[in-house]
Amino acid sequence: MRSPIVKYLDATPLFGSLARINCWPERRPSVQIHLRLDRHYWNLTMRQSRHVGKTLREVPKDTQTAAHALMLRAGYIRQLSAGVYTYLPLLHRTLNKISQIVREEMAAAGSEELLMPALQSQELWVESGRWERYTAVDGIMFAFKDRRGSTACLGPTHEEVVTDILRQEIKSYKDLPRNVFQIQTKFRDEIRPRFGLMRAREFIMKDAYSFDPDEAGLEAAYEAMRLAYHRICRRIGFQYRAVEADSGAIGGSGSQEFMVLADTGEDVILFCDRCDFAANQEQASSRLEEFPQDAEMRPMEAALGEGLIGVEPLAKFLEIPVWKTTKTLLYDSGGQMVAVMVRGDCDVNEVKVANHLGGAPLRLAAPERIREMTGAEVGYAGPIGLPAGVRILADRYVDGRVNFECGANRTNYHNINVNFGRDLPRPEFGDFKLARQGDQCPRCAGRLQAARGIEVGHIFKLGTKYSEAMSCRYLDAQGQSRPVIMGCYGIGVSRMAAACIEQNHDDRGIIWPPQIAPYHVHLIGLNLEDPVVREGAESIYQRLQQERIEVLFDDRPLRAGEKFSDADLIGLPARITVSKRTLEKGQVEFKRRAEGQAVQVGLDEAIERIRQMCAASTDS
RNA sequence: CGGAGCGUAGCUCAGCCUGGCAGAGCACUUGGUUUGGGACCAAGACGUCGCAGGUUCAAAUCCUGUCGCUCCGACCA
Repeated sequence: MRSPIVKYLDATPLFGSLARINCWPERRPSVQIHLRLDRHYWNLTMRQSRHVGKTLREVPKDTQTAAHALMLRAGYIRQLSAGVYTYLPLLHRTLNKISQIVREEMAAAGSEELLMPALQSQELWVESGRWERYTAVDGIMFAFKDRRGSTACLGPTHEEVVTDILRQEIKSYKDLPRNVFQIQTKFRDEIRPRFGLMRAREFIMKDAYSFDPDEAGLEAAYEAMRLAYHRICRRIGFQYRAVEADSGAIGGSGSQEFMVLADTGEDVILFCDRCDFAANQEQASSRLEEFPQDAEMRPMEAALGEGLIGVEPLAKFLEIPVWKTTKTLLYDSGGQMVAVMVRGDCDVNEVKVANHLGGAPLRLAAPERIREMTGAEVGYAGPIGLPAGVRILADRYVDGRVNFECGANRTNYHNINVNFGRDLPRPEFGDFKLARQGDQCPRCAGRLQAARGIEVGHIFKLGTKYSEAMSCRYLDAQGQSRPVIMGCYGIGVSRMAAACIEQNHDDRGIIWPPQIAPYHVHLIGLNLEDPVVREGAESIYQRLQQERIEVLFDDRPLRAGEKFSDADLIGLPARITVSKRTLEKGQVEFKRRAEGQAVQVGLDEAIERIRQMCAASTDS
């Protein structure tokens, strides 16, 4: 039985899809006038014969991650320039679904959606004090002159704009709290765009901002967002961890990152094997073994250790344990030279050093500069005898050692039996070492484990950084003027799509979780040039539409192998195959992408299974 | 920013060293045979060799510049 056809003038310049079907298989369609029933379910269904985003058989070069390669091959993205991509129809649907989940959870957490300009002016960024850092220093913001000669930029984030909007809105404590969010394209001139959507120069982000009268309000807003982020990650089905994080250039106090676990992740996270401690490596602290120390200080002397670079050979040569050696690294912190000492078996956590120094960008000193300051080749720097004006920091594990080693600021020489207080003044101590896998948890007796993660969400307590700088203030009940307390909360929407693929794929393609799959079902029609099969497949297609199931119908005149391979690549969660063979038995073939085996069932049964699959995924 | 590599058909690439008609596979078009896991036969279409300049009788090839894309990089004190 042909699907119901009513007279309808389709004014589109394209052939109506049924028109094309009707002239099948003559292959020279003439324009005919028909109802396109799928028009009523426009956003539910698509015929693959009309779909933009062909699959590629060959793997494009220059792809480093599975998600990047699969997105290109399966027709989800096309690159326009470095770190700039078109989101083709399939990905666009997935992005909409992720956005919808985010919208629902943000609304449930009391945030109100708006949309701010991506095109911003220099003025606000100068006012907040971030212009220099974002343009000249880090150069992460696209900035340019408009035709009137004033400087404009494309927003990498929206603290300035939102603070400007809300300061016009908020006058009294009665105007608080407020919480707004937007889902928008952001621009960052990344030093190195890579991994497709993972680190792009143009990407979709959800950013939310909270405005509260006091710390308690901020706590509540932050907690609401934290819970919303957990719900979002759970609904998408991520394997993830929320970790303590550094708040970086945005500024502020507390912050957490939501990290999707993946070997290709750019961040290292550390978590305790006993308690719930978890942190970004940049932020993590840890405890180290401490060792019994010598009872007496021995005289300091300079030991000749020719060409000994690296603490392992040095320790072996000097016949001392590695923990007695000391690395002294020289940095330039916005013009101030800084020496940082860590125990020989440790590395410097540059983020912590930079934060300790007030946030100025930290760079390792150039070799010429090191020679100039130490009077020695690179590799022999030490804290004794550095020029006045060099600020000396030391990790706390450098302290407490008796008779330690350090560089002598003299090529090939190392000072041994060095002791603070006697041979040099005690420097500024702090937590400056990089925590590592195997270190002891800072909170309990457990050990730290490491994993790589993709940062898909980040929540910050900003405090008054922007409200002070930009004068976003209110009058409290006593008539006192106070700065609004702010928080900001970001989610990388397009990055989430990439992270999901990174976590859900096999060697044949993507395996979407139903809740963010572009369509629920891939309907594969085989041998459609047979009019009986064509009719059967069409009526199943119509039926799925009537059941409000999102379906991509592969109605192309291709061989079975190509269709199945494409279906595996595109990765819709369920596949229904219709062919002469199945129709003769009055059945269809149903297969889940995540599972191997296909089963022959009636159409009603297949529909029921799809419903169950979708329901199961939204319950979680 | 520093270092390196690559730009040739829609895609993946060969040709460049040693200058001499622009190539292959896949994809595409047509016809035929096939038809449930990326088939086969035959015929065809497809190019400003990134761009600009230079050398040369002659440049994809050599030289200079330029634009684009990609990779690597501070693990050493």
